[in-house]
Amino acid sequence: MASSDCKGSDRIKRMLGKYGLTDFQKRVLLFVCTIPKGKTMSYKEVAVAIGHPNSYRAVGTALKENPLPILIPCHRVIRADGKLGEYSNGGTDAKRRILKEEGYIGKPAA
DNA sequence: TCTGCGGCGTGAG
DNA sequence: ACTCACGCCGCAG
Repeated sequence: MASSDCKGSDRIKRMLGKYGLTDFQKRVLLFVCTIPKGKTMSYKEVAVAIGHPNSYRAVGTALKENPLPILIPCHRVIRADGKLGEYSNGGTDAKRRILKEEGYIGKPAA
């Protein structure tokens, strides 16, 4: 079951609606919430997945405004270059550390 | 190979 | 109502 990663994405939906977020935000956060452990996706990939292939920039902004950093693994979202990018919940070092813990080996820092 | 710029969506000034 | 900045990406020079 895919819900193993995010114990009840439906619950997330409810919370997002309560936070008064926009559809764009909800789609991004919800999609990121469904990313399996040990896997990473680029902002571009997420943008395309939600139907906004050119709004990768807005995707980053959406994750930045992430109201549920615990339920939503925004750290699994990295740049298209393979770099980690920024992380408002601890910094790039924390992001890389978490990914490493999940089994993802970040590319050699450039 | 590296640098600079435009563009998407949202929040704040 | 308008402008600017941001956890980015792709392209042109």
